[in-house]
Amino acid sequence: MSSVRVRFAPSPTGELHVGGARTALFNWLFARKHKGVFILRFEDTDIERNRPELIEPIIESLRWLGLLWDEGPYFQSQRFSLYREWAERLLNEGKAYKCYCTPEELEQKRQRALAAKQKPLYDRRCRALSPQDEEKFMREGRQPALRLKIPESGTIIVNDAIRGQVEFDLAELDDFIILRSDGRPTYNFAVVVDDITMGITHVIRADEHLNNTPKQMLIYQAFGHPVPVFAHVPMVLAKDRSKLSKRHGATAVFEFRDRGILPEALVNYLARLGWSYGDQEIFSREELIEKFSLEAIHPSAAIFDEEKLLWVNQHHLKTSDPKRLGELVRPFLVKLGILSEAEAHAVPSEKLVQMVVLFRERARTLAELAEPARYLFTDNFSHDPEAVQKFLTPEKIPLLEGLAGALAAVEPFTATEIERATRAYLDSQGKTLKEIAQPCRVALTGRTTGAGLFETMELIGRERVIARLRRASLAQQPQASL
RNA sequence: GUCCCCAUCGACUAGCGGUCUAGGUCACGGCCCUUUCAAGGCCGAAACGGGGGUUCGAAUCCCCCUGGGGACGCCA
Repeated sequence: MSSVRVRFAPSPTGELHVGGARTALFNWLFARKHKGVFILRFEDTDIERNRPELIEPIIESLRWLGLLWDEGPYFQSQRFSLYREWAERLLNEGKAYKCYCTPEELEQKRQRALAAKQKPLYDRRCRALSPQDEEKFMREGRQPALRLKIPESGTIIVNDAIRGQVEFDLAELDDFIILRSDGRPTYNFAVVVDDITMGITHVIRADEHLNNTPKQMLIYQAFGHPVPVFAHVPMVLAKDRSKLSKRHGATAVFEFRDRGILPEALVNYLARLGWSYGDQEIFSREELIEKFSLEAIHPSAAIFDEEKLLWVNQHHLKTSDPKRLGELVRPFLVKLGILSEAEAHAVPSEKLVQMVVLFRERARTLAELAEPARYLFTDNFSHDPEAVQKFLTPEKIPLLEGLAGALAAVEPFTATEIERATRAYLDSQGKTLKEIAQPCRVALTGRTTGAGLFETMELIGRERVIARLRRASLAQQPQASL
């Protein structure tokens, strides 16, 4: 069995978005599954649109997702001489020819064809240029581009692992340019030269390239090289079924990272988007590798659903190591303006672990998980006026103050002991927990929702609990804050 | 305009000719649990785009239509 070699080949014209990330993921999974090689290659032949500053973020996104490559990154911009060499080979063998038409002339014809509702195809006028014509063009100082000489009729069949056989009529294609007049290769040519020289066995890429495939196959044919296996994965669409773009909100991998999505959750969700394994929804990285197959990729485009991502994220939040989550939450303490850099750094990791364990079931993101820190680790939080209005009623205040007294003596100040003392105090007052739980919660946290009351108290700590209970009445006043 | 791809609940999907009164998951609604919110459990509403064939039998195979998407550059 020849070993599998696949590649992810982004062009640095934008951030890595979820669609690209999924393509990378499928390549990576396929490589891991077959103990093959995953190659990273930047397709940066377009000097004008290229943004070198985007290369690092793309790399960083892949690293964050855990999609590590085995080879590369390669840069097409550093391989221009190679493409030129390969193109000249084709020229010498008569499989390519020089075209002296100027971009302006071609663009004009193209527009005319489009206006006449015709398919714009090159008219092959330079295919049989006389030596005199050629000399004339050269005297004019025109630099020729190189075009591939393709058969004028017949069909070409793409054998796709996901879509089966797709037939293209060669009459739909033209002698396309492989080398620009300035000596740079065009996309289709560079891709094929790279895929051949890098020994790529499986080309797993987005659906939008299916139409390029016959062209690329013609280049393979010109070089007398067997074609790899093609697998065109469906697109990821936005809610309105259009191509995912900035106006649809979060699309970049980084945006999800910054909102507190776990990389394994994004990977899990992206894998399930267009791919499935029976009824299973939650997968670890290892399970994905084990169970992934190209054949199980659903052929139709899929809509990116943030709600489900959040659900998957919550699932991973619930099962991930609390220690790790604690450290992942730490930066959010600063980002959410809860603590200063120094304060966040000073929070003992045990405290963070306790918070994580206590709140992970009700958090869908790391950001949500960090939120309770506001009242757990600082006094800098506000009371929800509605909650105060509803629960911190005058008749509850003495009860809370009494409870504060009862808690002063609790030793150690743990959830179990706090509960014992609280219940004892309530018994003595002939009250039930239900009567005081919410008022107590509002006094302590400023809100009506949260984790178990006694665990929360333990985490807040004796001093603060007592102080907040004693000052519960102050929260009554408008704008009051403890 | 031409070419290509796609088509099951609102969303992701299972289904690969009979086991489908179409299953699971998210979201939605209800109930239970409960100190709140979650989580969890139970229940519910919700789909084979339309029309022709093929077949004893079609969500599954074929054709047409419709709808959606993509491509048609000296962009990638």
